[in-house]
Amino acid sequence: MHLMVPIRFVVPKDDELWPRATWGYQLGKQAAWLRKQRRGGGVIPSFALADLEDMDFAWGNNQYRWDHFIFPALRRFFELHGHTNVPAIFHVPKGDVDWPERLWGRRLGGTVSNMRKRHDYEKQVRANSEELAVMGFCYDSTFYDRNWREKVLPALKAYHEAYRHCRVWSSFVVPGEPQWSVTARGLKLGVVVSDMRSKGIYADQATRDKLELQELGFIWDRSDWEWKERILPSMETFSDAFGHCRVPINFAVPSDASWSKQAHGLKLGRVMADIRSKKTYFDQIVRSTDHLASLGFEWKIPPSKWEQIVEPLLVRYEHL
DNA sequence: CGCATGCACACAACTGGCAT
DNA sequence: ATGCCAGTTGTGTGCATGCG
Repeated sequence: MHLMVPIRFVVPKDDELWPRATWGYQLGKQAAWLRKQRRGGGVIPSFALADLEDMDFAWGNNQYRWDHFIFPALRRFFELHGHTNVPAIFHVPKGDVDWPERLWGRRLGGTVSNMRKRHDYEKQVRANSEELAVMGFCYDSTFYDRNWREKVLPALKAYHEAYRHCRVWSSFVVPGEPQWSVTARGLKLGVVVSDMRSKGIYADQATRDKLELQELGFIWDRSDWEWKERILPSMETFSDAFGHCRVPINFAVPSDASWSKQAHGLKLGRVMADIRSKKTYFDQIVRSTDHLASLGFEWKIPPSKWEQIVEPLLVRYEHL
Protein backbone atom coordinates (compact mmCIF):
# COMPACT_ATOMS: atom_id res chain seq x y z
CA MET A 1 0.00 0.00 0.00
CA HIS A 2 2.89 2.37 0.58
CA LEU A 3 6.68 2.49 0.67
CA MET A 4 7.36 4.41 3.85
CA VAL A 5 9.57 1.70 5.29
CA PRO A 6 10.31 2.35 8.98
CA ILE A 7 13.93 1.92 10.05
CA ARG A 8 13.23 -1.00 12.39
CA PHE A 9 11.36 -3.02 9.78
CA VAL A 10 12.68 -6.54 9.30
CA VAL A 11 11.24 -8.98 6.77
CA PRO A 12 9.18 -11.49 8.77
CA LYS A 13 10.31 -15.09 8.88
CA ASP A 14 8.02 -17.99 8.08
CA ASP A 15 5.81 -15.76 5.97
CA GLU A 16 5.23 -17.15 2.49
CA LEU A 17 4.15 -13.72 1.28
CA TRP A 18 7.83 -12.80 1.28
CA PRO A 19 10.44 -14.58 -0.84
CA ARG A 20 12.20 -17.13 1.31
CA ALA A 21 15.61 -15.64 0.52
CA THR A 22 14.65 -12.31 2.10
CA TRP A 23 13.42 -13.65 5.45
CA GLY A 24 15.08 -11.77 8.29
CA TYR A 25 16.52 -9.10 6.03
CA GLN A 26 16.75 -5.68 7.70
CA LEU A 27 14.86 -3.85 4.98
CA GLY A 28 14.25 -0.79 7.19
CA LYS A 29 17.95 -0.13 7.58
CA GLN A 30 18.45 -0.48 3.84
CA ALA A 31 15.59 1.97 3.19
CA ALA A 32 17.04 4.45 5.67
CA TRP A 33 20.43 4.16 3.96
CA LEU A 34 18.81 4.84 0.58
CA ARG A 35 17.03 7.92 1.95
CA LYS A 36 20.25 9.19 3.44
CA GLN A 37 22.19 8.68 0.21
CA ARG A 38 19.56 10.59 -1.70
CA ARG A 39 19.54 13.51 0.78
CA GLY A 40 23.28 13.76 1.06
CA GLY A 41 23.88 13.44 -2.67
CA GLY A 42 25.47 10.02 -2.15
CA VAL A 43 25.75 7.34 -4.79
CA ILE A 44 22.92 4.92 -5.51
CA PRO A 45 23.53 2.38 -8.29
CA SER A 46 21.64 3.57 -11.36
CA PHE A 47 19.80 0.27 -11.89
CA ALA A 48 18.53 0.45 -8.29
CA LEU A 49 17.56 4.08 -8.68
CA ALA A 50 15.49 3.37 -11.78
CA ASP A 51 13.66 0.54 -10.03
CA LEU A 52 13.03 2.67 -6.98
CA GLU A 53 11.63 5.52 -9.06
CA ASP A 54 9.40 3.04 -10.87
CA MET A 55 7.90 1.75 -7.66
CA ASP A 56 7.62 5.31 -6.28
CA PHE A 57 9.86 4.80 -3.30
CA ALA A 58 9.26 7.14 -0.33
CA TRP A 59 12.34 9.35 -0.29
CA GLY A 60 10.95 11.74 2.27
CA ASN A 61 8.30 10.87 4.79
CA ASN A 62 6.32 14.09 4.65
CA GLN A 63 6.42 14.62 0.93
CA TYR A 64 5.39 11.02 0.39
CA ARG A 65 2.48 11.29 2.81
CA TRP A 66 1.40 14.50 1.12
CA ASP A 67 1.70 13.15 -2.43
CA HIS A 68 0.05 9.82 -1.78
CA PHE A 69 -2.48 10.44 0.92
CA ILE A 70 -3.22 13.97 1.95
CA PHE A 71 -3.31 15.82 -1.34
CA PRO A 72 -5.24 13.09 -3.16
CA ALA A 73 -7.68 12.94 -0.24
CA LEU A 74 -8.19 16.71 -0.40
CA ARG A 75 -8.79 16.52 -4.13
CA ARG A 76 -11.30 13.73 -3.69
CA PHE A 77 -13.04 15.57 -0.86
CA PHE A 78 -13.34 18.58 -3.15
CA GLU A 79 -14.75 16.45 -5.98
CA LEU A 80 -17.35 14.95 -3.67
CA HIS A 81 -18.36 18.06 -1.73
CA GLY A 82 -17.39 21.04 -3.86
CA HIS A 83 -15.38 22.58 -1.04
CA THR A 84 -12.46 21.73 1.22
CA ASN A 85 -13.84 22.77 4.61
CA VAL A 86 -13.05 19.37 6.05
CA PRO A 87 -14.70 19.00 9.48
CA ALA A 88 -12.15 18.34 12.22
CA ILE A 89 -13.53 14.88 13.01
CA PHE A 90 -13.80 13.75 9.39
CA HIS A 91 -12.12 10.52 8.42
CA VAL A 92 -12.39 8.66 5.15
CA PRO A 93 -15.10 6.05 5.71
CA LYS A 94 -13.85 2.47 5.54
CA GLY A 95 -15.37 0.52 2.69
CA ASP A 96 -16.75 3.61 0.95
CA VAL A 97 -16.50 3.03 -2.80
CA ASP A 98 -16.40 6.79 -3.40
CA TRP A 99 -12.88 6.71 -2.00
CA PRO A 100 -9.80 4.80 -3.18
CA GLU A 101 -9.07 1.95 -0.79
CA ARG A 102 -5.65 3.25 0.20
CA LEU A 103 -7.32 6.31 1.74
CA TRP A 104 -9.86 4.42 3.85
CA GLY A 105 -9.65 5.32 7.52
CA ARG A 106 -7.36 8.34 7.00
CA ARG A 107 -8.21 11.08 9.48
CA LEU A 108 -8.16 13.90 7.01
CA GLY A 109 -10.00 16.33 9.32
CA GLY A 110 -7.31 16.11 11.98
CA THR A 111 -4.54 16.55 9.47
CA VAL A 112 -6.25 19.56 7.95
CA SER A 113 -6.86 21.25 11.28
CA ASN A 114 -3.20 20.71 12.18
CA MET A 115 -2.29 22.27 8.86
CA ARG A 116 -4.36 25.30 9.75
CA LYS A 117 -3.38 25.80 13.34
CA ARG A 118 0.17 24.46 13.37
CA HIS A 119 1.13 24.96 9.77
CA ASP A 120 1.89 21.32 9.19
CA TYR A 121 2.95 20.56 5.60
CA GLU A 122 3.78 24.19 5.03
CA LYS A 123 6.25 23.45 2.22
CA GLN A 124 3.77 21.29 0.39
CA VAL A 125 1.00 23.83 0.83
CA ARG A 126 3.22 26.49 -0.70
CA ALA A 127 4.23 24.26 -3.56
CA ASN A 128 0.61 23.42 -4.39
CA SER A 129 -0.86 26.79 -3.49
CA GLU A 130 -2.48 27.37 -6.87
CA GLU A 131 -4.50 24.19 -6.94
CA LEU A 132 -5.38 24.59 -3.27
CA ALA A 133 -6.64 28.11 -3.99
CA VAL A 134 -8.89 26.74 -6.74
CA MET A 135 -10.31 24.27 -4.22
CA GLY A 136 -10.85 27.16 -1.80
CA PHE A 137 -8.64 25.55 0.80
CA CYS A 138 -8.49 27.56 4.01
CA TYR A 139 -5.19 27.22 5.82
CA ASP A 140 -3.94 30.70 6.68
CA SER A 141 -6.73 31.63 9.08
CA THR A 142 -9.69 30.28 10.99
CA PHE A 143 -13.10 29.52 9.53
CA TYR A 144 -14.55 32.39 11.50
CA ASP A 145 -12.08 34.80 10.09
CA ARG A 146 -12.70 33.57 6.59
CA ASN A 147 -16.47 33.81 7.10
CA TRP A 148 -15.98 37.40 8.06
CA ARG A 149 -13.75 38.20 5.09
CA GLU A 150 -15.67 36.28 2.45
CA LYS A 151 -19.25 36.50 3.64
CA VAL A 152 -20.10 39.01 6.34
CA LEU A 153 -17.98 41.98 5.25
CA PRO A 154 -18.80 41.67 1.53
CA ALA A 155 -22.48 41.32 2.43
CA LEU A 156 -22.33 44.46 4.58
CA LYS A 157 -20.67 46.31 1.70
CA ALA A 158 -23.30 45.15 -0.76
CA TYR A 159 -26.00 46.13 1.71
CA HIS A 160 -24.54 49.59 2.00
CA GLU A 161 -24.34 49.79 -1.77
CA ALA A 162 -27.99 48.85 -2.11
CA TYR A 163 -29.58 50.81 0.74
CA ARG A 164 -27.07 53.62 1.35
CA HIS A 165 -26.97 52.82 5.06
CA CYS A 166 -25.97 49.94 7.28
CA ARG A 167 -28.93 49.57 9.58
CA VAL A 168 -29.65 45.98 8.66
CA TRP A 169 -33.10 44.88 9.79
CA SER A 170 -33.02 41.75 11.83
CA SER A 171 -34.81 39.42 9.42
CA PHE A 172 -32.64 40.40 6.46
CA VAL A 173 -31.21 37.51 4.43
CA VAL A 174 -28.66 37.98 1.63
CA PRO A 175 -30.62 37.43 -1.60
CA GLY A 176 -29.48 35.41 -4.61
CA GLU A 177 -29.36 38.34 -7.00
CA PRO A 178 -26.13 38.96 -8.90
CA GLN A 179 -25.10 42.18 -7.16
CA TRP A 180 -24.74 40.26 -3.88
CA SER A 181 -21.68 38.21 -3.12
CA VAL A 182 -22.21 34.62 -4.24
CA THR A 183 -20.45 33.13 -1.22
CA ALA A 184 -22.69 35.11 1.13
CA ARG A 185 -25.92 33.95 -0.50
CA GLY A 186 -28.51 32.95 2.08
CA LEU A 187 -26.53 34.45 4.95
CA LYS A 188 -28.85 35.74 7.67
CA LEU A 189 -27.09 39.06 7.82
CA GLY A 190 -29.69 40.66 10.07
CA VAL A 191 -29.16 38.03 12.73
CA VAL A 192 -25.39 38.30 12.36
CA VAL A 193 -25.52 42.07 12.86
CA SER A 194 -27.74 41.79 15.90
CA ASP A 195 -25.49 39.06 17.34
CA MET A 196 -22.50 41.29 16.75
CA ARG A 197 -24.18 43.96 18.83
CA SER A 198 -25.68 41.85 21.60
CA LYS A 199 -23.23 38.95 21.86
CA GLY A 200 -20.05 40.44 20.49
CA ILE A 201 -19.50 37.87 17.74
CA TYR A 202 -16.78 38.70 15.21
CA ALA A 203 -15.38 41.07 17.84
CA ASP A 204 -11.75 40.65 16.75
CA GLN A 205 -12.59 41.06 13.10
CA ALA A 206 -14.74 44.10 13.76
CA THR A 207 -11.96 45.74 15.74
CA ARG A 208 -9.49 45.01 12.97
CA ASP A 209 -11.76 46.39 10.26
CA LYS A 210 -13.07 49.21 12.40
CA LEU A 211 -12.47 51.94 9.83
CA GLU A 212 -14.16 50.02 7.09
CA LEU A 213 -17.22 49.46 9.26
CA GLN A 214 -17.25 53.12 10.13
CA GLU A 215 -17.27 54.07 6.45
CA LEU A 216 -20.20 51.74 5.87
CA GLY A 217 -22.04 53.46 8.72
CA PHE A 218 -22.23 50.37 10.88
CA ILE A 219 -24.37 51.07 13.95
CA TRP A 220 -23.26 49.49 17.21
CA ASP A 221 -25.91 51.04 19.40
CA ARG A 222 -29.22 51.21 17.66
CA SER A 223 -31.07 53.30 20.22
CA ASP A 224 -28.19 55.75 20.44
CA TRP A 225 -28.28 56.17 16.70
CA GLU A 226 -32.07 56.50 16.72
CA TRP A 227 -31.79 59.19 19.35
CA LYS A 228 -28.99 61.21 17.77
CA GLU A 229 -30.03 60.99 14.15
CA ARG A 230 -33.81 60.99 14.29
CA ILE A 231 -35.39 61.87 17.62
CA LEU A 232 -33.25 64.75 18.82
CA PRO A 233 -33.15 66.55 15.43
CA SER A 234 -36.93 66.18 15.19
CA MET A 235 -37.39 67.64 18.66
CA GLU A 236 -35.18 70.56 17.70
CA THR A 237 -37.18 71.24 14.54
CA PHE A 238 -40.45 70.84 16.45
CA SER A 239 -39.30 73.27 19.11
CA ASP A 240 -38.24 75.79 16.44
CA ALA A 241 -41.56 75.53 14.68
CA PHE A 242 -43.94 75.53 17.64
CA GLY A 243 -41.93 77.19 20.39
CA HIS A 244 -42.42 74.28 22.80
CA CYS A 245 -41.81 70.56 23.00
CA ARG A 246 -45.19 69.18 24.00
CA VAL A 247 -45.57 66.88 21.00
CA PRO A 248 -49.15 65.64 20.42
CA ILE A 249 -49.33 61.86 20.65
CA ASN A 250 -50.42 61.40 17.03
CA PHE A 251 -47.74 63.65 15.58
CA ALA A 252 -45.55 62.14 12.85
CA VAL A 253 -42.57 63.88 11.29
CA PRO A 254 -43.64 65.17 7.85
CA SER A 255 -41.60 64.24 4.77
CA ASP A 256 -40.60 67.80 4.33
CA ALA A 257 -37.24 69.42 3.65
CA SER A 258 -37.30 71.40 6.89
CA TRP A 259 -37.19 68.13 8.85
CA SER A 260 -34.17 65.84 9.07
CA LYS A 261 -34.47 63.44 6.15
CA GLN A 262 -33.70 60.34 8.19
CA ALA A 263 -36.56 61.21 10.53
CA HIS A 264 -39.27 61.44 7.87
CA GLY A 265 -42.27 59.43 8.95
CA LEU A 266 -41.05 59.01 12.54
CA LYS A 267 -43.97 58.81 14.94
CA LEU A 268 -42.46 61.37 17.25
CA GLY A 269 -45.58 61.73 19.44
CA ARG A 270 -45.54 58.00 20.13
CA VAL A 271 -41.81 58.10 20.93
CA MET A 272 -42.28 60.98 23.38
CA ALA A 273 -45.12 59.12 25.08
CA ASP A 274 -42.88 56.06 25.46
CA ILE A 275 -40.13 58.22 26.87
CA ARG A 276 -42.50 59.34 29.61
CA SER A 277 -44.33 56.08 30.29
CA LYS A 278 -41.73 53.39 29.50
CA LYS A 279 -38.65 55.42 30.37
CA THR A 280 -37.01 54.69 27.01
CA TYR A 281 -33.87 56.60 25.93
CA PHE A 282 -33.08 57.26 29.59
CA ASP A 283 -29.30 57.26 29.08
CA GLN A 284 -29.45 59.66 26.14
CA ILE A 285 -31.76 62.05 27.93
CA VAL A 286 -29.67 62.17 31.08
CA ARG A 287 -26.64 63.07 29.00
CA SER A 288 -28.30 66.06 27.38
CA THR A 289 -30.72 67.46 29.98
CA ASP A 290 -29.54 71.06 29.59
CA HIS A 291 -29.90 71.03 25.83
CA LEU A 292 -33.33 69.44 26.12
CA ALA A 293 -34.43 72.04 28.67
CA SER A 294 -33.51 74.78 26.19
CA LEU A 295 -35.88 73.14 23.69
CA GLY A 296 -38.68 73.35 26.22
CA PHE A 297 -38.63 69.64 27.01
CA GLU A 298 -39.90 69.05 30.53
CA TRP A 299 -38.76 65.81 32.07
CA LYS A 300 -37.98 64.57 35.53
CA ILE A 301 -35.95 61.54 36.45
CA PRO A 302 -38.57 58.81 36.93
CA PRO A 303 -38.62 57.48 40.52
CA SER A 304 -37.95 53.89 39.35
CA LYS A 305 -34.80 54.95 37.48
CA TRP A 306 -33.73 57.02 40.43
CA GLU A 307 -33.84 53.95 42.66
CA GLN A 308 -32.27 51.60 40.13
CA ILE A 309 -29.48 53.77 38.82
CA VAL A 310 -28.90 57.18 40.33
CA GLU A 311 -29.16 56.38 44.01
CA PRO A 312 -26.80 53.37 43.95
CA LEU A 313 -24.29 55.53 42.10
CA LEU A 314 -24.53 58.24 44.71
CA VAL A 315 -24.06 55.72 47.50
CA ARG A 316 -21.07 54.26 45.72
CA TYR A 317 -19.61 57.73 45.23
CA GLU A 318 -20.04 58.49 48.91
CA HIS A 319 -17.85 55.51 49.79
CA LEU A 320 -14.96 56.40 47.51
C1' DC B 1 20.76 11.91 23.23
C1' DG B 2 18.08 16.37 22.23
C1' DC B 3 15.21 18.47 19.05
C1' DA B 4 11.67 18.86 15.42
C1' DT B 5 7.80 17.00 13.13
C1' DG B 6 3.61 14.16 12.44
C1' DC B 7 -0.30 11.53 14.17
C1' DA B 8 -4.01 10.14 17.42
C1' DC B 9 -6.78 11.11 21.02
C1' DA B 10 -9.17 13.51 24.87
C1' DC B 11 -11.12 17.23 27.33
C1' DA B 12 -12.64 21.93 28.19
C1' DA B 13 -13.80 26.32 26.49
C1' DC B 14 -15.53 28.91 23.13
C1' DT B 15 -17.97 30.43 18.76
C1' DG B 16 -21.50 31.35 15.40
C1' DG B 17 -25.98 29.67 13.65
C1' DC B 18 -30.37 29.31 14.72
C1' DA B 19 -34.88 28.80 16.97
C1' DT B 20 -37.55 30.83 20.34
C1' DA C 1 -32.36 39.06 23.94
C1' DT C 2 -31.54 34.27 25.29
C1' DG C 3 -30.19 29.61 25.27
C1' DC C 4 -29.15 25.37 22.86
C1' DC C 5 -26.46 22.80 19.43
C1' DA C 6 -22.86 21.44 16.45
C1' DG C 7 -18.59 22.34 15.34
C1' DT C 8 -13.99 24.68 16.12
C1' DT C 9 -10.13 25.87 18.90
C1' DG C 10 -6.75 25.36 22.54
C1' DT C 11 -4.15 22.52 25.34
C1' DG C 12 -2.01 18.51 26.82
C1' DT C 13 -0.39 13.64 26.50
C1' DG C 14 1.76 9.74 24.38
C1' DC C 15 4.01 7.69 20.66
C1' DA C 16 6.86 7.22 16.34
C1' DT C 17 10.19 8.82 12.91
C1' DG C 18 14.09 11.38 11.31
C1' DC C 19 18.16 14.07 11.85
C1' DG C 20 22.60 15.80 13.60
